[in-house]
Amino acid sequence: MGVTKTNLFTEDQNKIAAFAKAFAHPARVAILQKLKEINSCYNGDLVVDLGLAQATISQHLKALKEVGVIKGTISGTSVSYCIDPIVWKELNEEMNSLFSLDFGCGSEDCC
Amino acid sequence: MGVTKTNLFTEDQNKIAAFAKAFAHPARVAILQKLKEINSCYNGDLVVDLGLAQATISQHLKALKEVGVIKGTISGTSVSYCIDPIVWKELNEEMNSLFSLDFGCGSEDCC
DNA sequence: TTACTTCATTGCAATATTACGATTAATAAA
DNA sequence: TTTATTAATCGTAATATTGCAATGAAGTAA
Repeated sequence: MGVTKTNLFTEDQNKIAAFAKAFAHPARVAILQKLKEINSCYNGDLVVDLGLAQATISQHLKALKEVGVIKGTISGTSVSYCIDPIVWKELNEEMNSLFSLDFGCGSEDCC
Repeated sequence: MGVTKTNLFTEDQNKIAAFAKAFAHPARVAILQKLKEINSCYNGDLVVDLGLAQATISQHLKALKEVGVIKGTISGTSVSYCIDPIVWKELNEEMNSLFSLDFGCGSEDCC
């Protein structure tokens, strides 16, 4: 059916999945890296930088905004984008909690 | 066109995106959490645990295997799954590198 | 006002993903 | 051998995603 059965999973699991989706496309990874790299608001030309059509990039930015990882403010003719520090931190913690625990399979009787 | 233009991006960006896809569905998050939780090989019944059809779960497991995060060995009637420690570590580092750097936007003249 | 610029939105087409029933393959148990 | 049992695969349907041209909206500059 192509539709995720969200109700089967915990809120946490759905949240992690939603966050992960933000990184699940190289263009969005590239955008986020750019925003981090410049270490502040971005005013450059993502269309030139990424090589995708303007409409496509706008769509990716929208997706990132919907997850909340980035925010943008209109300033005159152009829009400035930057990472939302609060959400970024939450994302970071969410990911850390996934990776934090040790796990086995170091034992030889395993897989 | 529904097809990602992989060639426009760096190998690293594509890799991160591929890894992120492993987490981009709550069922796969649930599976990975389960594998970590039990801290070794899994022989339980994911169908009962997750509430999805057997075919669907098999599909998710295949996806995870293709990324390399998990591995499975056939032992008699059933298959044991566990996280691949090597790939898991790589994944962890990849994610850390994304989140590691500080970024601005703390300044008030920003967004 | 009339361009011009820039980003968002709309409307498509192509492809990918999610889900499941049915089938198949492989082993274990009788 | 026959009969479970278990997981992978196939086929199909529904929905989501990706990408872009065209258009729209809102400002700037002339």
